[in-house]
Amino acid sequence: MSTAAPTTKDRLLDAAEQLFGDKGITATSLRDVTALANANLASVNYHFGSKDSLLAAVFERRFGPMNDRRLEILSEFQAEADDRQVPLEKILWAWLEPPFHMRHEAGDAGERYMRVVSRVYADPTHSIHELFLRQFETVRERFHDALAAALPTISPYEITRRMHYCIGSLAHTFCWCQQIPSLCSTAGPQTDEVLHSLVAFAAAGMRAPADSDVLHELIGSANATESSR
Amino acid sequence: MSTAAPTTKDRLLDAAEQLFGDKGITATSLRDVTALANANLASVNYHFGSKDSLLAAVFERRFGPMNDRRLEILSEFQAEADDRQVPLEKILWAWLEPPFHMRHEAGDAGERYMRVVSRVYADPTHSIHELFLRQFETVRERFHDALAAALPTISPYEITRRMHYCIGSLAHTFCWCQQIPSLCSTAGPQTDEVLHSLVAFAAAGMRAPADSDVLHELIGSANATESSR
DNA sequence: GTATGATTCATACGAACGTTTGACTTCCGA
DNA sequence: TCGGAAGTCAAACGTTCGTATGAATCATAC
Repeated sequence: MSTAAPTTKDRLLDAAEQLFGDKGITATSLRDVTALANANLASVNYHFGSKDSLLAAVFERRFGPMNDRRLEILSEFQAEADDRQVPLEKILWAWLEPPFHMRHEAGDAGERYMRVVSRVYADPTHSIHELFLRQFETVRERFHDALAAALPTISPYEITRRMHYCIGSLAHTFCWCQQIPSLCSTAGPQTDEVLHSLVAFAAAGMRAPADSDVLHELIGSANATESSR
Repeated sequence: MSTAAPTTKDRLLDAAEQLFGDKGITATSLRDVTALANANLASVNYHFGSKDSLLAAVFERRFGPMNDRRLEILSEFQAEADDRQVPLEKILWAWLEPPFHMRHEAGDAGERYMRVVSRVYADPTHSIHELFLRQFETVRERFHDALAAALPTISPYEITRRMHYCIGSLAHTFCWCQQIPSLCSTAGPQTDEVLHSLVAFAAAGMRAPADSDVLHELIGSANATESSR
């Protein structure tokens, strides 16, 4: 009745995910990984070929399913909206929920995984940087189109920008959720307080007037203040 | 009339800042740094003591002045507002402008520096992580208070959260500005398009209703959609 | 039982790293 | 002019890393 014992390959993936997420990628040696996985040092190169390939495997194990889920939820929302416009909040929900979902589904592993992704995101050194971008491209396009349709007054250029702001907020949340209590999530994904908060923040930010008069007026005074210093 | 030739110590700081920003911190060796600075390998340990101390020196050279500028601008806005409330946009401007200002002031160096900071931010491995938090604490408190005063309907807890969303957006912007054209800034800090965009986005996000009925309604349908899968 | 392919194991290799050393050079005040 | 502090230099040290090797072990099919 119990599940089958995990293979060495799986234990290596789990251990690598945990250590990459906790200690950082370059700071984690293959000896750390194999020690935690109760495996031999050479097993990494046997099963994966290299440390870079191990990182890529850790990355790919959850990235595809997570992005599939994003696209699925968005498709469902678009289907149920029929010809009407999908509300902005729903689009953002479809985008932001899957990372939180995985966090709860896979326990601490999901949270650590998101930290690995965020870290790869921040450091162009890692070889999977390009892999990352390639696999994300489909999701990026689908959501850019959906957001552009929901926000006709915002230029596609500005939407791209704001999507990056959202990505930054998301990545930062997972990078710091261990150390900052207010970013921790205790409940399940559907009732997740942080997810709600993030969707509300992102939706409002996305809807911000493209060319705020208030802002321009303020910048003028800021300029005056600046040059007087 | 010309400026004095930079000392070895300064050249090491410049080279380290450039390489840490371009290649990443752990991926940069002291041999890389000293080669770029036209200095001897041992000079790093002579002037700084260790690689970690070099990183800390790179970090501190600009972090203090940047935060001082933040506090100065905020103080000026508060002074000119007299008893009235400082507009939210101005508070966020005071917070977000100095990083952009430095980017233009110091040329490419400022941009690279911000990438170093963002990277340290994303990786708890680095020894200056705590130094970072300690030096940022004053700024964090001052701006949290200002934002809380400007947003009486948002709880302090939620304001802390949203400040982190803003930090994530900012850090992400600088991490990716080289690779994503829409995040590049070509003009000066006062007319910086990205800065304008970011302030507008952050202000709208900060003002988002704390407990959106729209959102709760949507989550309900999202839940139903979820469980039917 | 035994042969065969898959996996695990202890061990070693070479490279790259941060750091240290001690001699050498430069600079400047007495 | 000289003496000592400050700075620079080439060279090496010890460690750690990713990777490679070849023997040993295991599982499975005949």
